[in-house]
Amino acid sequence: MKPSMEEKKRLKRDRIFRAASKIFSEKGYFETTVADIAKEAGVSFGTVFTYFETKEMLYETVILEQLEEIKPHFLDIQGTFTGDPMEIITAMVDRHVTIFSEKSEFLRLVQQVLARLDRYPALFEELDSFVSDFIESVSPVLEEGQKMGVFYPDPHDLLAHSYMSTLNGMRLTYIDDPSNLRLWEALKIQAIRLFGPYHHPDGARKW
Amino acid sequence: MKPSMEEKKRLKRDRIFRAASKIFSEKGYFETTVADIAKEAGVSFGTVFTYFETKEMLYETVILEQLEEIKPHFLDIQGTFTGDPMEIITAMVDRHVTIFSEKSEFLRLVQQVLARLDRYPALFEELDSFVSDFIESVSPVLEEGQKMGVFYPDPHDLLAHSYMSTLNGMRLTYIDDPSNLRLWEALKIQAIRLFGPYHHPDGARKW
Amino acid sequence: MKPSMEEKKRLKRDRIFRAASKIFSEKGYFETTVADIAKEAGVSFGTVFTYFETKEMLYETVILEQLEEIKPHFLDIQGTFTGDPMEIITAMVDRHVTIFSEKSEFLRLVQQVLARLDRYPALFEELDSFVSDFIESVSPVLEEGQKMGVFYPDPHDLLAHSYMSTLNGMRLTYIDDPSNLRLWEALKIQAIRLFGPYHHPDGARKW
Amino acid sequence: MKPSMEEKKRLKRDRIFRAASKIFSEKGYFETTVADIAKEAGVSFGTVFTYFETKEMLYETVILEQLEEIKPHFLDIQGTFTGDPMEIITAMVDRHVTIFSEKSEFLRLVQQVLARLDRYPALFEELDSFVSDFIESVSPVLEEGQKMGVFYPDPHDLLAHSYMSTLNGMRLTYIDDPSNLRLWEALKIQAIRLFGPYHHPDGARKW
DNA sequence: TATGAATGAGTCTTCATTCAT
DNA sequence: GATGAATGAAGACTCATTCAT
Repeated sequence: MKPSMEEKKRLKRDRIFRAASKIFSEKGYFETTVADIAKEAGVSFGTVFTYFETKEMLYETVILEQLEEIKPHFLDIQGTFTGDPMEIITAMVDRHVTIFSEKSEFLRLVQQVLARLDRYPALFEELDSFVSDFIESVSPVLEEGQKMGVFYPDPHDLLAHSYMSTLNGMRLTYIDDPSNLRLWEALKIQAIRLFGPYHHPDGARKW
Repeated sequence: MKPSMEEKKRLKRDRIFRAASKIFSEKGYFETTVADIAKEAGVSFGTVFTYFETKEMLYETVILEQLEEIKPHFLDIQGTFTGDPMEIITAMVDRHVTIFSEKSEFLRLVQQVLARLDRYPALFEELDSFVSDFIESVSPVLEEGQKMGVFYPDPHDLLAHSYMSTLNGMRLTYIDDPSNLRLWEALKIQAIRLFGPYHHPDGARKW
Repeated sequence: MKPSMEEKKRLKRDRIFRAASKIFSEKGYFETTVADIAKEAGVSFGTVFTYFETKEMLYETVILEQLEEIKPHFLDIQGTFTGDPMEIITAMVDRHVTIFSEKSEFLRLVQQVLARLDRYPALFEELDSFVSDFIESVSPVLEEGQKMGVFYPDPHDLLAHSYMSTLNGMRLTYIDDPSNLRLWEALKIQAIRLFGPYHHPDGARKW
Repeated sequence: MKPSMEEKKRLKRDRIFRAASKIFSEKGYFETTVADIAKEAGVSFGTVFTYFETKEMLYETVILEQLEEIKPHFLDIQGTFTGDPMEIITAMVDRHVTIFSEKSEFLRLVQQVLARLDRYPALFEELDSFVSDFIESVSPVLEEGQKMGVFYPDPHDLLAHSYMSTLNGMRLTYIDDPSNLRLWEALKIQAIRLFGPYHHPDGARKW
């Protein structure tokens, strides 16, 4: 096969992948037909099966590959963010909320999966270990912040879990307008407050 | 119709209703068949259509009626809970988290709907106005707490929205075991912290 | 049973009968539900089965009983109409077309049956012998008219069959407005012309 | 798509089309199942939906396409038949009755539709304008014949309507045996008589 | 006798997947 | 590799009929 052939194949796979992500996130797994995806991708629906064995595998692939993309932002907290613990958490929350506000397509998919975890065991396992890895990654920061007295003295897994809950919940609370900056900014602060009391940088009040 | 007849009808409708709630919450709308529900309810599938016009109407009814049941706990905050603002919010969160931990079936259904809001316009509207009404109901308490300086000085709708986000998110974060008391207790505290800094009642530390 | 009881039963049967005739003629056999008929008759659909064993028997009864009603007008031509042959035929056609223009409900039912003769063997036999009996009844008149030279010299069954065809066809040709008198009058003359040349009573022309 | 492929598709569509025409005409719309048609056509029932969107569209298509086929025989009277007016009408009737005697399958379908015109609005409109167009096409011939005194001096639309009625009625009057030539010949003469007095070519009598 | 709840056979329709071209 | 025709499993829904009340 000529290199250009491989390149062409890669591009076509990508077209199908992106079409699937879009349509699945909009209509959910069951109301999406393979024909829908093929049409969006501009290929015949037979071609979809050339690149992905079944509809179900396509769905899982679409989610898992995008999860890989965002992993670095969650699994190397200390390598990615610097400063004192509150600065690290603030930067982390900022990054995460920004990612989620931009990746609403992916987040919708995650919601769908979370609503049917037993239905997708492979995805469940992946998401579960993702959360575990995140806890492990953020733990040292929490530890230090707790020692310094700027974070609540609760167990790390609880803090991390409720943070993940809140991130997830954000998308659910009817926020589909990524341009609603005021809301997203406010949600960032609310997320930070899960770790420790937080006052607005510009606030006159202190807590 | 004789009273005993009406009573029997009511009971059978209820059997179907509860079967539907169970199966829908477990398998989602599309993977649930009307036959599944009928079997769980112990009736012929034709009977399901005697009580509910279509599968879709059954789904909506199951959600809307249960939403009505929990509404009082959200829409009359001041009539239901007493004390100073922090005491009211604490009691409210306690009640809400308890309800949600017990109504995990219903919450799953809500997750499903939230993941496909455009698919269920009637449900969307209902949930949307539910949230608005809650904000209105909780607003006076927040106002007072903010004056007293125990709550964050953010706009009420933001505080309330992030609270609802967090409640929603809780169910998503893999908590299906209602007996996991430690986790639920911790989540309550996290929820309270969205409104203002909070320390454990038994904590030695003060914030 | 008190006479009033029998009377009441007869009335109720009649209500169902008339409702069935109306709805069947409008929607046809298959798109009519027993519930439709019951609703039109103002009874519960269970009651329909008290008076008629099955939906199919109700359909047949509705047609056969109305066929009996119009039979006298077809089966005793010489006893009913008087005059010379052309006068008899003219009066007969007038009577028949008038009946059909008024009994459009019944005629619709007959069309339905004629379109599916093999489906309703009992009705077929009844209609077939009705036509035979009509031919026999009209035959002496045709005989005499042919001798006098005012009717075409064709076999009686052909003349009679094409007359019946034309009567049937009339309803088919989009005539649902019984008040369209000009049309019905014209169709009468056309029907007479199947037996022999005919000029308008007021026509200046002679044929 | 290769030409052979298109050819194969056309043939298969045709097989389904003819099977549908046969079964629909025999059993009517409602008693015909798509499975019946598929079986008659020798394909899987899923294949029927590859070629026709719904059962209803298949029904309409079957009727409309066959209507198109017979249209030329009705809508270009003067271009198709030659001679004096009576010769034209005689040839036309001969052609029409022959078509109808051979197309009894199609005629049955038309009866079904005429018995439920409101049920099939698209078909109604088509049939209605077909009749109008026929009247327009035959009108000049009637005009000339009337001037010559060989046709009845009635309005063209009445003559044409009763002619159509009679053609329709023919099929209704229990004539399913296309080989019953004597009957069909007789009916042709009856049809001609709707336009003007007519004697058998071989008749000694004159009218 | 009247009612209407219960039943389940029967049908259209959708759509993932296969496979010949 | 790409296409799309063919397949048939699966499911929602209708409705005549039964029968307990």
